[in-house]
Amino acid sequence: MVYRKVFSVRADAQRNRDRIVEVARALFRAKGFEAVSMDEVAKAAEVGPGTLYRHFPTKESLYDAVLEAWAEKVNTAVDRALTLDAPARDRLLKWLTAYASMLTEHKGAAARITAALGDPGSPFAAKCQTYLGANQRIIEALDSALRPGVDAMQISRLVGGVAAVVDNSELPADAAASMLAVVADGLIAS
Amino acid sequence: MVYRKVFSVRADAQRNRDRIVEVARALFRAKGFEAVSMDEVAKAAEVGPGTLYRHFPTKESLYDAVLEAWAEKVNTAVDRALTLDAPARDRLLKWLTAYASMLTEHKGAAARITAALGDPGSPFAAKCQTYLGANQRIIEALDSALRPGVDAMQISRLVGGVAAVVDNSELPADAAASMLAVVADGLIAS
DNA sequence: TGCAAAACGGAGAGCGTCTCCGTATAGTTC
DNA sequence: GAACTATACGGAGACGCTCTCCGTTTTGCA
Repeated sequence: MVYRKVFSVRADAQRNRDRIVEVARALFRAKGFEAVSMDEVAKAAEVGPGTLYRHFPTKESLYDAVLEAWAEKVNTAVDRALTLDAPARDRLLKWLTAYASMLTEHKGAAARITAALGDPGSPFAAKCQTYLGANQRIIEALDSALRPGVDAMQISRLVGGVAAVVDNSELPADAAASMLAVVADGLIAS
Repeated sequence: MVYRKVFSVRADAQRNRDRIVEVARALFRAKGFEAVSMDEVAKAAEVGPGTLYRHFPTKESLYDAVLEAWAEKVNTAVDRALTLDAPARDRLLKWLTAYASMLTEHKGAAARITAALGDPGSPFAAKCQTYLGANQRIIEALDSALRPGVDAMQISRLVGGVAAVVDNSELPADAAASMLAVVADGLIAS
């Protein structure tokens, strides 16, 4: 008769969506955001461009989906750094290192996420909140050991900047480490 | 009979080149690198796309020409910072501030130049050498006051990272200043 | 099995960088 | 000034990109 029920999600749609994200993750990780075209993702996932764009209206939104689960790692990284039995400076540095390494895990992510930090309209807004919250926890935990006046946004931007440089220039881990050491020492009250 | 002499530069070519650079500088400064198209520059300079591309084979090379004179300011900025009669930390901070402000003078320049720091094949290679040399002068002048092991590349990248974030997020001067203060303190020996 | 909601996919719009090549012009030689 | 050629001009268009429109196919409840 009349069509009453509204479908939840059609099986083929779910399958395609999953395959797209999976394929896109591999491509983005290997070649970076800009070097991967949407046509390329569509072909690799064996769907038409129209299908790809129905699931993800913009390339940015696809990237966001690729980075989805990955933001969850942040809070566990904070925990690990805070439970460390060491001076404040070392706990801070451990967190900064973990944070930077998560940002550089995907080529192009560091600059994008850091640029989105103050923009609530960005597709990455939710991830930014997670990051800011994590840095806030660090500030509250280390508290008096830190330079007065630092806030979560400042730390996020400083580390984001370092991560973006490391990412762009494809620097080795020790170059990143020495820059983060400078930042960590600068953040500790003198 | 036979044509012997080789022309130096034809007058119309020189005129067009100058007008292109002038127009492009205004456009890049106002809208940033990515937001300006080559067609737009060609139209504003009243030349055809072919002419534009003969003078500047890539968009990057046009950007390089726009930034030409500007790199000369660097050395005078170093001088000014070094002749300051103040503690090492203040002289360093003054230089970092000047450096960052030069990098953010043109939208999009900070990330580009910083990314080119280690790449001799980049169109910006000459400018990078100037920058690295300037930071080297700072290191030699402040010497023992600095954290052991810092080099010019490291400082260039740290400030470049901060400048890129400031540029991307269009942050006010005081946000930049507080980040640079962290970097400066981290660079001073504790 | 019938049927409508939902998803599919390809052609193509619109914009970007950059190229090719026929035409126009500057500047030298007589 | 006229002839002549190295040089510069500029527009049409190749190619690749993101993203859209819409006719066709598939899915799954009745």
